[in-house]
Amino acid sequence: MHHITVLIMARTANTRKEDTHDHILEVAARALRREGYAGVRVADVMKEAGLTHGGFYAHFPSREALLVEALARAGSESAQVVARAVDPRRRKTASAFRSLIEAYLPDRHLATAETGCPVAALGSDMPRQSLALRQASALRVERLIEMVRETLPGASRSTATVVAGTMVGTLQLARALGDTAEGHAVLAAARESLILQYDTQA
Amino acid sequence: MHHITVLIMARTANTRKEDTHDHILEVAARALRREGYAGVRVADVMKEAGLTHGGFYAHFPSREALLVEALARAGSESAQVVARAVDPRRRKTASAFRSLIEAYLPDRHLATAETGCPVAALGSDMPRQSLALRQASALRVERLIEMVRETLPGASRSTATVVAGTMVGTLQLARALGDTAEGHAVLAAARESLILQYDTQA
DNA sequence: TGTACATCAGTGAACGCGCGTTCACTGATGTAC
DNA sequence: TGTACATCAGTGAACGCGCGTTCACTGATGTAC
Repeated sequence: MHHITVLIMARTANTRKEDTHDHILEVAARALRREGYAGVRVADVMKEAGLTHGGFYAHFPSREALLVEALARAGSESAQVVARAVDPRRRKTASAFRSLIEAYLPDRHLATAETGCPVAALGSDMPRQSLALRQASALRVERLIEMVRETLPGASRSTATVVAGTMVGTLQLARALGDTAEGHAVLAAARESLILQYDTQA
Repeated sequence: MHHITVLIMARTANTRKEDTHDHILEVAARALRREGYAGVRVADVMKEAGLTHGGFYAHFPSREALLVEALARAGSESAQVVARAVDPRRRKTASAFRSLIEAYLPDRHLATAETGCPVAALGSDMPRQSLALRQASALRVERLIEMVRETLPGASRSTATVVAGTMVGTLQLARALGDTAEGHAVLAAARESLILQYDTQA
């Protein structure tokens, strides 16, 4: 009993700093997708987290380390959102694949990448980053491909790869065209084409 | 006769500076695809062009103006390379679409984006740039879609858009996985899948 | 054709600003007795 | 329970470096006569 109490105390004692760390990471994971690798500034992230920049180095050894953690966080956040949409209890009659496509390519993600997939938000810049970031990036790409494959029963890895590429590429083209009729048309075309071609239930 | 000579003289007189301008642009168009928007440094570009950085502002009003021109240059260069591959005199028995895909997604472009398509090299960063750069970016996307459409007789704009998105996205995924078996597998899968699905001659 | 001058393209030092990083300090929270 | 001390999380000023931009200048090319 006494033992258990001590453990709980220890966890509670750590929590304050861990909460702050987590909050900084959360802010950075959004900033990373919104502003890109080059757009993430230590002082800005800390300010957005309600702190002053000096305290940053009590939480992360360097800006680079923040980026690595933020990318992982962004990836798992996005994966979680999509996983929820794909969950059978949530999607009801819609197929898993259709739910995936609609969760990944919603019109809402045209104007902002902040809460979407980091591979789509950062893809073209991934090869230019440090080794640690490239490794973390490759992991995000792998996970995206796996996630697509899980919604395509019997599909080869090749197929899942091409579908993932289409999702990432069309989202980028749409965003490059802006929040206009043209951009929305690209998104709609991508959703329709993917579902028509790959959704076994369609 | 005298008149003609004067005109030629005038053209020749301009040529030296114009040549330098053009050379800087050429270097910048490659640097832009290799290093990304944020990676293009005025001093580096000038050095690579064999000049000192101070002279830059005799050729361009600002770094931003260079980027706008360099993006246009990169786009037309890449379009020209692809157009050549698609030319009936060159491709012989291969279909236009197959030639396009093979020119756009060669294994050689996995390790370097320097001479490839700027949309693939910069796509995810396009929405984060200045208005002038976003406009220039949107133009590159439009041109890419048009170019794809020209090789797909009877295809809708929607179809061309999705194919362009797949080309851009798969190239980025491959590059993010690096110059490895995995990266090459992604490229090969994309080529095969696109040709199988869209090449009427296949 | 040759000489004096004007223009032009490029040089390189210097400036200013933004940003990552460091560090001495402060106020708040937790601990010992 | 209350008091004295230690630790911990965060503050904010300062440093140094990289990079875009400016500017007085130089050497080369072209022009006038």
